[in-house]
Amino acid sequence: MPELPEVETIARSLRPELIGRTILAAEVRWPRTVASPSVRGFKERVQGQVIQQVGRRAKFLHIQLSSSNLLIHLRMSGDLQIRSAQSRPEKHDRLILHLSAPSSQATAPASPIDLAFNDTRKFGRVWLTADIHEVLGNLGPEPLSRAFTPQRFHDALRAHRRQLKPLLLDQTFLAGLGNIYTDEALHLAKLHPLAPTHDVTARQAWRLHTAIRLILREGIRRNGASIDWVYRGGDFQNHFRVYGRLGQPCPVCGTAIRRLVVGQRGTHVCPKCQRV
DNA sequence: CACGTCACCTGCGTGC
DNA sequence: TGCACGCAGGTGACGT
Repeated sequence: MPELPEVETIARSLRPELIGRTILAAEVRWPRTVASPSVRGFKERVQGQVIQQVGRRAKFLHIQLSSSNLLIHLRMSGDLQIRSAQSRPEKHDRLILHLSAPSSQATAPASPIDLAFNDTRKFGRVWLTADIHEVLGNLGPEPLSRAFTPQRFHDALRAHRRQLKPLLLDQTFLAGLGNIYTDEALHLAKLHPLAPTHDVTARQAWRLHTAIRLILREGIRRNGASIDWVYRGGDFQNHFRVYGRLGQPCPVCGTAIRRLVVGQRGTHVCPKCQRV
């Protein structure tokens, strides 16, 4: 499920539930889920730490602990779920953190809970690190931050000779866009996913900059998109302009949406609104 | 540096 | 019903 708006939605919903709780134990049910350190080191070092803050950087969930950081990437099918303590693990639970009742000043219910990392396809990963830079260091700018300006965006686009969509998906270029929100933003900006980045004009860059931020904010406002069997309660999927709408009318001009493949990813465009 | 291909995984929808 | 196939919100390691 997870692009920036979905991860942001999850971070916001987990924050009041998790802050102030102590990690009593980690139950690793699929060892490769733990990217670093070793499973053994992870279990030892995570135990006893108190959750201080829950945030997001790009598509990473950032759980700040008393003396380290837990970074979680949900990849394609990951999800984080609050369970009642010691409930039976579900089929695709890859990691379960057993948490204490929160400290007295916290607002969440005063009973222990489990935090389950459920991930059908097993692509998701977690890291435990004192220095988040080790994991997040190569990420590009956060698209909703003040540092991401139209001018810098235009300069950065022109510094590459690539197709537009693959560059937007490159997390070292811009951090947080995925397949859905990229297609949506390109359509809103009336730009073709295969357009060469080197030729993007200042005006087009400004349009795309605005479109990216608008689409991401709308995604967050709608609590993300919920597709297929992974449901999180968001409803942005009901407002897609092009994504997954092959053959259906473009919301702007009515032309049938087409599907092409760009960089191995299914890509949706309006052939009339978006020209190369 | 840019781009293509494959790998990592499971499950769902489609068509025969 | 069974089975093959294509598809899926992500990323990283290769090779050319």
